[in-house]
Amino acid sequence: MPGARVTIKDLAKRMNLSVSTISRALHNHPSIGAETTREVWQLAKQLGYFPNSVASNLRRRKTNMIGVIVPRIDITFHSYVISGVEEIAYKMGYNVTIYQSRDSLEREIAITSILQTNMVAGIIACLALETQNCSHFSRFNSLRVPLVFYDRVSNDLEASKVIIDDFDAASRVTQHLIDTGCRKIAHIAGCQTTSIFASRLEGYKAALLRNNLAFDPAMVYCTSNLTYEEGAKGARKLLKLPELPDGIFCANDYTAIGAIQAIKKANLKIPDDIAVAGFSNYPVSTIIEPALTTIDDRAFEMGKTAARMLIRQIEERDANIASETVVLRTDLIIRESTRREPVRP
Amino acid sequence: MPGARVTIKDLAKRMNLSVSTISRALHNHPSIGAETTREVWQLAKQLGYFPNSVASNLRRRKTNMIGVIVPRIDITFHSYVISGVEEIAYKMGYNVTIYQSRDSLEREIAITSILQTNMVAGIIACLALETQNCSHFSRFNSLRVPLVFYDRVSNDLEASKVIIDDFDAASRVTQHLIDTGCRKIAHIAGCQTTSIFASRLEGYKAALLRNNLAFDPAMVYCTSNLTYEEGAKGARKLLKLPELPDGIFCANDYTAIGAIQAIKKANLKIPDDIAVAGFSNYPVSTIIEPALTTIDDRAFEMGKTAARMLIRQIEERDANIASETVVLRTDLIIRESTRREPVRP
DNA sequence: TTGTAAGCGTTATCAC
DNA sequence: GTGATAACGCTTACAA
Repeated sequence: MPGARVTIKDLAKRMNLSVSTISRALHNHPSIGAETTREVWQLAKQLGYFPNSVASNLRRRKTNMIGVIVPRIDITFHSYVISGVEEIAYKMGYNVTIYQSRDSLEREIAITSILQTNMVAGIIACLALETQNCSHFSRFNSLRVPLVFYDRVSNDLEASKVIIDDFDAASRVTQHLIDTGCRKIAHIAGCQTTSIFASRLEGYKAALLRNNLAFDPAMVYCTSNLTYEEGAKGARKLLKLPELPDGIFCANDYTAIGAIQAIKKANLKIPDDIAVAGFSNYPVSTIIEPALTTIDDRAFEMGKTAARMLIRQIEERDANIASETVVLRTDLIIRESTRREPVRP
Repeated sequence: MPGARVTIKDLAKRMNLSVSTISRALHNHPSIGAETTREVWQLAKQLGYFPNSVASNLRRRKTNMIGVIVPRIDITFHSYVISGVEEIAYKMGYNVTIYQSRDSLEREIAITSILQTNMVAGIIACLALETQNCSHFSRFNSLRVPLVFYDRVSNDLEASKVIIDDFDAASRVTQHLIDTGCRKIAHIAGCQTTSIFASRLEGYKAALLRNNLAFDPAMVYCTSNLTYEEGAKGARKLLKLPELPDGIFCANDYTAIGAIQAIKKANLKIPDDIAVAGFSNYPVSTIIEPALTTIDDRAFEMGKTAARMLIRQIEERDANIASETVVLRTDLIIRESTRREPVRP
């Protein structure tokens, strides 16, 4: 950065003081006279002095930057998490710098290098879909840079986590479908190498079994790409089964909406012919008709929690806090897409 | 950042070479012997050396960081712009750090300080709604940090801009409504102190006048908050007018969707009773029923263009490029919400 | 209460 | 080809 930058040296010269006095005054160090401090601040303002945090970071060997790695920012869930992180971070005097892995392992690895190289104080991350192995994060353990995973977390690495109980949430949604009379419930599932999506499938299965309903693998459509298009594709495939499902639990809201559109196109009624439920409570879930029953996964809260945990670890690093895992409670949001007369067979 | 960080000093000691040799080798400087260079790289890898970019930035007095200020990342438009910026930036060896102003002037000012303090190489920004006066950006002129505004730009500051022709786009949408037979066209407008929204209103007006249709101020609902809720509220208000509109042009897709929902709730048919058009071509515009006619504002392209302009300015700083303005072409996307029989009176 | 001086990890300018 | 050394702007023992 070129241009005439004002430094503490300049202030020192102008005031016939040493740079250390200036530095201390600018930090309101108690040992510096109130008068001096005031004058230093005044001159600093007058000359347009701005601290150079690059220099300060180098000297202190730490930054106040929190690096956040999200798969994609254009997914509502993650943008809410980010807002939650920022809410806490700014309040605590940290800056937040956001990186998108775009669900690519290669980019995720590149980002970890960038973060290391930039000496971030701590990291909050949600793993890319492609990521199976987290060894590229392990460096932060030896560098003693605190790390908090959220949502899509790693089990092969000592690190803190903030998650929801996907198994429980999925099982509650499925139970809700059963309670409204569904007996042949299908599932549009996410990438099964990712634990949250595997748990959602398991939760669905568990609810079926608990209610003495058979689990039929043909009723599960798996995709690694939880988009509108894949939701529609999955629904079309399920509609071709010899016996139609009367309910579909989708692993997220995007696929649920795609499914709803496909089902409507097939001239079936929702929820009467087929009830549909999603997962995440995105704003679009109230735009689609019928409005979508879903799970609120507390994205904002997740971001706030992750930030609080991380900052505590940064600031009490010496205390050597053992990594901790927080599981957030979720809410079932019931809307028109499953609202039908409870039927008892 | 504590922990045992390996530095070039360590490498130098281990190899009985000077730090300057190591530094040069790591940059593949031609003056260093091929053999030495190879060995240095090998040892670096072996010891897990990572460059400390904070130190390097301080010494070189520049970073390769591009700061992006967006109002909110959870607005689709901005997340697409960011993706466009990243696409180009990473290719050119720059990192991107994202900040949200949340449309608050206060936060925007704070962010400019953070960016200055962190010595970013350049800045891409979309002004907060609250921002009328851009003096907090002027510091970057004297610091010679290049600045590119996109979408919501400032006219009271010498800086590059990448925008769309809002006037033209709005006038084309309105013309399209007229072509499908609308004669009483209303407008749900954005914050009129923001130039893009003022231009959209003007474009709408111009199209009316061009077609000898009267402009009726009662047909314009203004809001500074282009949300679903405000769109619905605006539509409800318009539906109370003595003479109903037969078309509504909304300043963005969110308000258009809110309007569609309100109109449907009032048991009016879209597009037959009232045609509705939006602006931005968000993914939701294909989810709503009927699907929304809108303007594609080329968000991704805008991000790419902004990044290209910025990087050119960073790298050819000495050339002292005059600030430039790029206007991107937009596309009218016609969908069901306006697809009705062309009527000629 | 203030000053001196060393050093953070790197790069750039000389010199050899 | 390689080395010595200063400097980037700031913080912090230690001295005074």
